[in-house]
Amino acid sequence: MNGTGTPAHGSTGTPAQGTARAGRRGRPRSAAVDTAVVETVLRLLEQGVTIGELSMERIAREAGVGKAALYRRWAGKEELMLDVLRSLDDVSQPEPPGVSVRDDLVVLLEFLRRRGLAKRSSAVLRTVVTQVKAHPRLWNEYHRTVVTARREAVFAVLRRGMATGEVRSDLDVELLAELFVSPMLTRALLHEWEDLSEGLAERIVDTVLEGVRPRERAFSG
Amino acid sequence: MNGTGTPAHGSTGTPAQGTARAGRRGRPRSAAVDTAVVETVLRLLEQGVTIGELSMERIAREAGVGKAALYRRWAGKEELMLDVLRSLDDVSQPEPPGVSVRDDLVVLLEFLRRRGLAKRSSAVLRTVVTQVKAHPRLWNEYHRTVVTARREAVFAVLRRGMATGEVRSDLDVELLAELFVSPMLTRALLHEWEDLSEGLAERIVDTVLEGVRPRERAFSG
DNA sequence: TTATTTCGATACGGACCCGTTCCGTATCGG
DNA sequence: CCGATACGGAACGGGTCCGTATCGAAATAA
Repeated sequence: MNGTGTPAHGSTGTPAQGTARAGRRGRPRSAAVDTAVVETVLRLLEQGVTIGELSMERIAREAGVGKAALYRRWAGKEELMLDVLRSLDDVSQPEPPGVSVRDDLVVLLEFLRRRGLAKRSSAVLRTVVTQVKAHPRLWNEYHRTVVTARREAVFAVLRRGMATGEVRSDLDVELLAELFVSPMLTRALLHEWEDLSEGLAERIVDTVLEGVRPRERAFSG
Repeated sequence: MNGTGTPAHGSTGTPAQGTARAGRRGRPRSAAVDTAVVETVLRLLEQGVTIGELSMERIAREAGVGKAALYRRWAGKEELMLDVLRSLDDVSQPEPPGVSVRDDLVVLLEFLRRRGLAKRSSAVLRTVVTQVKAHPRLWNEYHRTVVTARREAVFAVLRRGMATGEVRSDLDVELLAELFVSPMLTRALLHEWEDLSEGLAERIVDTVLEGVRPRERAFSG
């Protein structure tokens, strides 16, 4: 039925390994096609194009690629978008140094801040995350792959802080994590016009740690 | 040029006042059409339909309404969506009682929590906000109309708290507001699987006020 | 060389959509 | 009653998209 014989859509699993696989007979797939397509989709999303406005036809056109080359690799738009999403996660979260909970949290939040500012990520993250959230299947995949790992890192830091007494241990870890993370997320994803200014991570962490109610001249040492 | 003479698209300005305007000559517009259309769009969005998948044709079909009736009221999908958005804002935010900053913040956050749980709002808010965020023009309008007012209410409470000494006055009001609001927003909009459990507003407000670092036996009176 | 697979390009039929226009009917003001 | 405007329904021409197929050329393995 399928003219290509064994389809072998590269989508699920390895993210676009289109280049020649061992013992393949004919002309190998061009890696340039894979990158051109992914880059094009990212560029379009950066420019504010909606996923709904993205068609396989348009992607092929703007990438300078034949439609056949697309369908040879991905079964449809959804499969393609999944690979595009995965291509955003190559930059890994920094390992928190582990000296103090305060500094570790700053490191993790600073990563989010810089990510929200990064040339490639800024618009893409805003747009892609927004767009992807609108498509349950894509969002589930993104969350399962990326978000969960980040949350776990924060949990670990907080649990360590509870053990060392740097953090109150009478609170729910998940809620605690959100107190630190969500202000940064909100600015990065929801309030695009607000600035992710220098030192924001420190201010958030310190304020949440210290509390908003005035302290009655408490010594911290 | 336009067959309808003076078009008078009701969209911008009054949100769907389609019923008869004074001194109109012919058959008045049916209010049933307006409500049927808006309700249908909300229902579809609740069911997870993307804005991109919403066509005027489909809206008319599912609402049991002629396309002409749509184009008689709205110039296009965007204008229609704006009116749908406006229809979500009829439920107004409660006025904070003004006894204590802590209780006022709880009231405001509790409103967000209940809104996130409400039968009609839950899926609609999640879906609509997500969808609308993906369309800059719609998002700007929504933000200008709704979000700003809510933020100002929080600002007012916090400024009052700074004056009465209930809140540290050495902090940026906007950042402060986000420390309280964004955890609730994150749960309501981003983490749909998490629960907006009873007492969440109180826990957020109290924890942010008190701080996450263990207090050294501080008296609060 | 030969068989195979890829490439970009182009075309196809079928589906859906857009915004407009026209029906026949219903409902209002004058 | 009559002119005007509304209604739902159906059709229009023009467009985009989908997924598949076919083309000649290029690139590889056997």
